[in-house]
Amino acid sequence: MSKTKQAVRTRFAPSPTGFLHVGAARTALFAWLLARQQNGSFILRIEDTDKKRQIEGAEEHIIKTLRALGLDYDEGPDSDAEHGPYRQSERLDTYQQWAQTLVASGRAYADPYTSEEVADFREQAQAKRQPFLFRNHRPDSPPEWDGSMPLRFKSEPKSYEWHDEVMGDLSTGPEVIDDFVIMKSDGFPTYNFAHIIDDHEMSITHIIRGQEFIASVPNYLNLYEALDLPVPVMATMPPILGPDGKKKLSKRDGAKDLLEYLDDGYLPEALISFIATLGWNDGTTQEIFTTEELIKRFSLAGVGKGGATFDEARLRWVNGHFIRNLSVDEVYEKAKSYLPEEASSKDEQYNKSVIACLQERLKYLSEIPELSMFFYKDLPIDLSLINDHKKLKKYDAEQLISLLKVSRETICDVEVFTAGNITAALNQLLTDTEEKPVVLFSLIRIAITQAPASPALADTIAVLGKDTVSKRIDEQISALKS
RNA sequence: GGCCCCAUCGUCUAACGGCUAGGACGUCGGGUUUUCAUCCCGGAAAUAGGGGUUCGAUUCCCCUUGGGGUCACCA
Repeated sequence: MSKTKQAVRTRFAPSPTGFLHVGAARTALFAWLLARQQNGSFILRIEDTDKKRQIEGAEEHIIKTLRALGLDYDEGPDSDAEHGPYRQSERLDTYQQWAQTLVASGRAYADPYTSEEVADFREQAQAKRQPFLFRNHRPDSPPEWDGSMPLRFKSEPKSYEWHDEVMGDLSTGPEVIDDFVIMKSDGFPTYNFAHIIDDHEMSITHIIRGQEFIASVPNYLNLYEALDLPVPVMATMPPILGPDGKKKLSKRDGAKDLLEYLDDGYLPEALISFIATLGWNDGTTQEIFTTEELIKRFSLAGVGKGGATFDEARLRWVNGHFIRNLSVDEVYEKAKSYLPEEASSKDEQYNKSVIACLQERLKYLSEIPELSMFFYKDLPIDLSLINDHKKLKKYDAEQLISLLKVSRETICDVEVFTAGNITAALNQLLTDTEEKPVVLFSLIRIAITQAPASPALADTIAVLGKDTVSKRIDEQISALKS
């Protein structure tokens, strides 16, 4: 008799209090990977039980980010699947019912104290350098709960040992178990209560979350028992640290909105690969993974226990790698919206050639305007490019002018204007003039771009075209004359 | 402070007691007909410290140190 294996159901449950940064995105990604790998379901649940902290538009922003990353969810606030609603603020009746069950069984009681009184208790404990435990102040005969005061879980302190798919076997003593608030006086449940009810009602099988919750797990276990509910598989993610490698990554010290990276032209697949390898690896030396590979190879056991520092330089490398692996047409599709305004006056063929020249040197797409400017307009002549050049500065103006003149003629004489033919002509010019490439090519490159850096010379010339090249060389000659 | 968790190059990590601790990013040096980039070659760079266990510890145990989390009517 083999029981049918329960379908894997994972969830990502953000509170709508802001944007998604890499830490949250990684939690979402791992939950998503697990669901996709097991042919399970990935659920998005909005934990909006704290109206004070809520930020307007945050839910839409989070959804937009998940979509942009390709982390599609099977059930969520904008779907009406059987386990909904998927916004906690729309599930208050459910929490109310479960809370009443606990009241009825004597496992929950009204907290009669004012918040000032509780704060006093807490301060007393702190003064004694003791952890604060509400259960030390449990009222003898609590009033009947009418919803106007917080409802607390009546815990049964005991030791726990449990297994965490990432952290391994964990254990705690009874001293960490306490009577935590399950329903707030505003009628909303706390996270601590709501998520347990929801995970159960939504048939969640695997809970993947950040380590800030690990200390609360024993209390959750105590509540699961009181409710007589099965405990889902739990996996705790190690923290992602800020650039200093100390503090947890937070919005304050540089954690950026994932959407910003996307807007800057970091490719979703690159972001996914980078985020996945921040803490996870499959035991091989592979550095870059396609999303398909991740779905195949991911496992919670491969997630490390230690915190990882977010390294933007590495992200740039990963992204550049993904950009270089694209075909010219693919890069063009992704990159064309980043082209400078002036590109609209050029045809698609031209713009595509520009992107092709840039492809191997792009780290992210929003670098395009800066790197492509000279393809679209004449930059002002900058004589310092010649005067400060380690070789060219040894030549006088007349020598440079005559070199530029023969160069222009040679280039203009090329019949079929392709990079290959241009290269051949330039090579011939090299032997004719008996100049070193560093002199001749640098000179031409500076004349036609006026930029400190540019793609390969023949490619650049081919894209710019005979007229522009000829005109710009003439302008350089005039500038050298004066 | 109590409790819990974590600890390999600057960074991401490999090595589930056994080769000179491997790879990658970054960095430094060199090469590819100029520049930037790509690509290739090479260098520097780590097991936090101390005790055990063992023929042998990055790996297992203990202590110390360091870091993180938590102790909310936030999640």
